[in-house]
Amino acid sequence: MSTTEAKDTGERLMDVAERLFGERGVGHVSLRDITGKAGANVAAVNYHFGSRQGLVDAVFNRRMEPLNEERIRQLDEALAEAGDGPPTLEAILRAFIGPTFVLNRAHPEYMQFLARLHVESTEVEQRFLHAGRFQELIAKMRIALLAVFPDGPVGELWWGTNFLVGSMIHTWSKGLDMERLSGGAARYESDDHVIDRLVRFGAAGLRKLATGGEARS
Amino acid sequence: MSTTEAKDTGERLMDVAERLFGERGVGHVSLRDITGKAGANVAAVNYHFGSRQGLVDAVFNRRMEPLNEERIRQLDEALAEAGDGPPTLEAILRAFIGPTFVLNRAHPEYMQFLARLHVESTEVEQRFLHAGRFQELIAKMRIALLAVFPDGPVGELWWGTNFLVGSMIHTWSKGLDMERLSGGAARYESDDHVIDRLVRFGAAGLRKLATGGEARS
DNA sequence: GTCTATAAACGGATAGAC
DNA sequence: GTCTATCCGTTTATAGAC
Repeated sequence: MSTTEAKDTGERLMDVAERLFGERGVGHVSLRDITGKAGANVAAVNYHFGSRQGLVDAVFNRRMEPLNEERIRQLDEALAEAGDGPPTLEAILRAFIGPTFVLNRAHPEYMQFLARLHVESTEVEQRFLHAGRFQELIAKMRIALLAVFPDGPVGELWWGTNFLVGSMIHTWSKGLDMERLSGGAARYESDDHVIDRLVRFGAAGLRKLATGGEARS
Repeated sequence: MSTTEAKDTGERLMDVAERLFGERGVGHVSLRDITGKAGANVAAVNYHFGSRQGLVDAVFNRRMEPLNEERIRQLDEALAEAGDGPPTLEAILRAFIGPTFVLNRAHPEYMQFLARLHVESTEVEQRFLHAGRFQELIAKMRIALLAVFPDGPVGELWWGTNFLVGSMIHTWSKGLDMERLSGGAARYESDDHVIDRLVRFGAAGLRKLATGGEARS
């Protein structure tokens, strides 16, 4: 891995595929695009991954499980630090959101790929939910949130968490462009700043939903 | 329109295309899929819309301008009701969010189509931003938000608004499935309830960002 | 493991009859 | 306006030489 040797073909194919999938959307990239830019042959995809879908799965899986492991680890840490009491809501959300933006710094193409994959095809939703220790992460999140809001209506926590997931995914795909889109007003200063903003935004929103304040028109 | 006559072919093509685009994603539907289910011929698309892209544009435009007109109307109403003072933040967000969910009740396929279109292709972002009176809506939103937060840092308002946009789009595409995804915990009781939740969630988050509270880890 | 060549299917678009 | 028939480029996948 850390030698000076060139990456093997399978690795190069995943690298290029990840980048193109993120840039154009999974459905808008052909195997010829990928193999061409990877300096490999069209047949290489089938040799290494069996099919086009096999390559998509490989690109997805390569980083998903390590990502969720880190999120689970940070969640456990927050729960442990809190001792017998509940952790802070901010610590929970930071464990859930933070690692995705750390990964975004190293591999922004992957997070864009995830954002596209999430919306592009319906069947993929199930892959999201059952691969890469996702169920474990969800279960731990549920426990942590119920510790913070013991009487919180579970349905409201679900809605709030999903609103936050939407904000997070949208930021994966548009965040790096926000400065241009806002005409310079919204700076992407650092991953930490974006994480801070999302955590504060989401925590305030969740508290509002969980404590049942009414909307004013 | 309200006669008992059958819709003409162009209308039927748009109806079917809207549904399939929403269900599968714009890139995963062929003209043969569309014309087959619409009971029309392959050549009909080219006759009525010039090309596949022409059909996509037509589906997009058919509902976008009326939607944004209603949002602008409600925003103007909120500003007028407030008189000399600022409108409430909740009224602003409700004008921005509400009409999309009213449209969602009548044509959920269209909002799913919008959510997919928004992520699927990069060039489409520009269409979003310049079609259907979108610039006018953005400008009015900006004025309204600055009335509420006269000293609010503009960058923070941008970030917060985009977080809310992410929540809204995610809810367009997943909201109706939320009950199943949450195992029954999160009910989609009515559009008004979802709008209320989004408005409260977003308003609390925006206030937090605008007033500069720090995140706690 | 990597290549060339090719199969087999599908895509959007159009010409021309009706 | 709507149909049939067809063109032609592109796609994934595979067979078989090296």
